[in-house]
Amino acid sequence: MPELPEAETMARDLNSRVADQTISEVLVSFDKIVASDLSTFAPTLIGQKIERVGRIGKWIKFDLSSGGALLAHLKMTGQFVMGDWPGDLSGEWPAHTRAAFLLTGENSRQTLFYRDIRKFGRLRAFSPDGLRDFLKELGLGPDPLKLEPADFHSIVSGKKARLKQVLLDQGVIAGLGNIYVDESLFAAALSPFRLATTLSPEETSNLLTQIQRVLAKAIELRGSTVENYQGLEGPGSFQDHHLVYGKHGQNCPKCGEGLAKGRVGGRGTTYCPACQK
DNA sequence: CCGGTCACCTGAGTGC
DNA sequence: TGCACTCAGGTGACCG
Repeated sequence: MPELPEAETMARDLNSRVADQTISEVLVSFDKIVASDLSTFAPTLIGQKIERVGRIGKWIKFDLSSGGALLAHLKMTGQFVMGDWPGDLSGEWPAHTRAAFLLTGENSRQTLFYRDIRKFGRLRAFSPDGLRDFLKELGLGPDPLKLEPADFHSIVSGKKARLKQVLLDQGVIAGLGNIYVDESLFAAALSPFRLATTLSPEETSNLLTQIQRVLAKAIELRGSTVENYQGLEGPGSFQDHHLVYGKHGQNCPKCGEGLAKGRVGGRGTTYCPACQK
């Protein structure tokens, strides 16, 4: 899944379902899914109340009463689902579950499952100090929804790389992935192959406007469900509004010419050679 | 510093 | 039906 709109949707869904719940038990059924120290993973979490759930870039962050946090990156196929506690590692687990968290409230008892078909996703548990250090080391760029045009221009035009590559770099801007970059570049009529240094302030300003418009609409529609992504409360529907992503071979919705498929930085890239300059 | 390629995994789709 | 092959929303390591 997950780019910014899908992570935002998942974080909002989680916040309404698990905030104020206490983590009472933790089971891990695929050790590599835990990217922080495995031996301290459960001890760091058990007994903690989840204060709230939010998002940083594509990361989902569960703030804990200790001041630390549980961070989750869903990569390609990670997903949270709610259900009943399986009891132990031999219990009834949803397909592809890699970890489970028993959550208890005053009168409730539910389980948060982390599922991940391809096992690329990662979970990390942090103390307050560990969290601060990790986020610093991660070095994520600013959130595109909070950027001002002048800052966006200086960030982007200072990079000597192709425009799409720059937008995908989480250290430059945090949250955009392949779908939303292709959609935003099409909306802004800019070629993914353009060198970022060649963009004028007018072009970067328009690009930022389009990025923010595309992301806002995608969040409103609970993200794009391609393959298996869905939030806690069901799939998104922004895929019905994709204009270029996954549509190579079809005609450009603006000019009618054929959409082309190329590669930028190893990523499949769909664009209109006629409209995007 | 930069770009390109591969590795990490599983599953779905395609073509023979 | 079966099999081989390609591709997929993301990063991170490695190489030239």
